[in-house]
Amino acid sequence: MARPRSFDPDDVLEIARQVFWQKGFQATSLDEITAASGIAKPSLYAAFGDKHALFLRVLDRYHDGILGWAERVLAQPGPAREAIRQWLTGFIPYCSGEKGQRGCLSINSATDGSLDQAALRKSIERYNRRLEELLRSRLRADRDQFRKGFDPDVTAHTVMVVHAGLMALAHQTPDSKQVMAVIDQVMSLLA
Amino acid sequence: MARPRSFDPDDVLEIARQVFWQKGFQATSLDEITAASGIAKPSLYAAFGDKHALFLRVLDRYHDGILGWAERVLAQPGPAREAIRQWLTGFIPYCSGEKGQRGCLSINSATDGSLDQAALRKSIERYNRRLEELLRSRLRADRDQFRKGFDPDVTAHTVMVVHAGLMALAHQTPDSKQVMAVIDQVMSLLA
DNA sequence: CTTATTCTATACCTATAAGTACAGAATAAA
DNA sequence: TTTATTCTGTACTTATAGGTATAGAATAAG
Repeated sequence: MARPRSFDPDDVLEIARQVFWQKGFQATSLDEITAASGIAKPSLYAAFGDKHALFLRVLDRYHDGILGWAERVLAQPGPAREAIRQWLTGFIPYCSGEKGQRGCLSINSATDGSLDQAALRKSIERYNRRLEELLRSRLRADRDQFRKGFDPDVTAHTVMVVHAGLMALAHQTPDSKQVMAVIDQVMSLLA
Repeated sequence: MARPRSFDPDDVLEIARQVFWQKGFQATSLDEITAASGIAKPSLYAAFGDKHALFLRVLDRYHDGILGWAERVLAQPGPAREAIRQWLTGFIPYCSGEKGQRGCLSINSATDGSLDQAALRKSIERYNRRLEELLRSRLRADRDQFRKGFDPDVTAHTVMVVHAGLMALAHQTPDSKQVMAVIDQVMSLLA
């Protein structure tokens, strides 16, 4: 019974993600998002709220995407080590070569001291917790594939640390072969 | 033959480091630095140049501090593994517990998309290169302590990745015991 | 003591960016 | 077609923050 919205909010979130991912939260102005999306500020505010709320939506959406993909990859049959190796290698395009500059939106945000906002911290914590939970349950389920004394909980966290490290060092765009060698070496812990 | 400077530049850099470290480059205003240091803006500009130049000085100073400490720790006699373990555990106060929120100034800066400035990237790259070089040369020197086929170059990079990961995840303030467990597990690669 | 010179502090300028008022456009119901 | 309602776009307000002009303070040389 009134004028309908002229844009798909998800399209705008996708565009906003690209801009935020490239420049970071602080350095991204709403004018850049309006320019990239073609949507004027009042429409953005009506649809998403202020800049923090928009970023939170973008980040949640990003998290959901990675979690969904991780669920699929880690549910694969076969050795747990190969599933986890595949999960880690899936990030190579984002932590080496041309796209490497960007790294991980979540980790970039986590290390941004200016984003000390309760809602954002919570989103990032929840994401990390769920990701680690996926790794841990897979390692626990396949416990008998590993040596005696293998600790799936510590190993899950170690894999999280390695993942975070690769993404944090992504901004130097290391060689993908070097990344692969590190992953191979770490995977030797899963034995 | 004129009025001398009323402050020690190094003191100001130390204070600026604290503020930048806590809030990040973008979110730190020069007014906050003047408030924390008691030095007015014109004096800061005369001594250090603009905000980017000041931050670069702060970051270089931070890098030098860590590199100097790393040189000392990694020059220790005894097993290379123990020297490297000690180096990693030295970061625990900054990646767990109360101070964990801060993480590493260099990594926080590296993941900040808004700091895509040539000079800053160069400083960070040089720092990472020198740090990895310290690890690599120690591992190479003690090569005969390790199994056949041990690769000191890949291992040095793996240690760098783990270090970066611990610091990137610092903002969730994990338990120091969990950090210790990860370090122990990774150290098992140095055998 | 005078003076040249450099530093310091107040106050200001300017640009940018977050957020909004308001008028006009578009649509569904009557 | 009319009308109520919601969306869109221009233009504005306001605050903040980087950077600086300028006047006055402090010091070493003469």
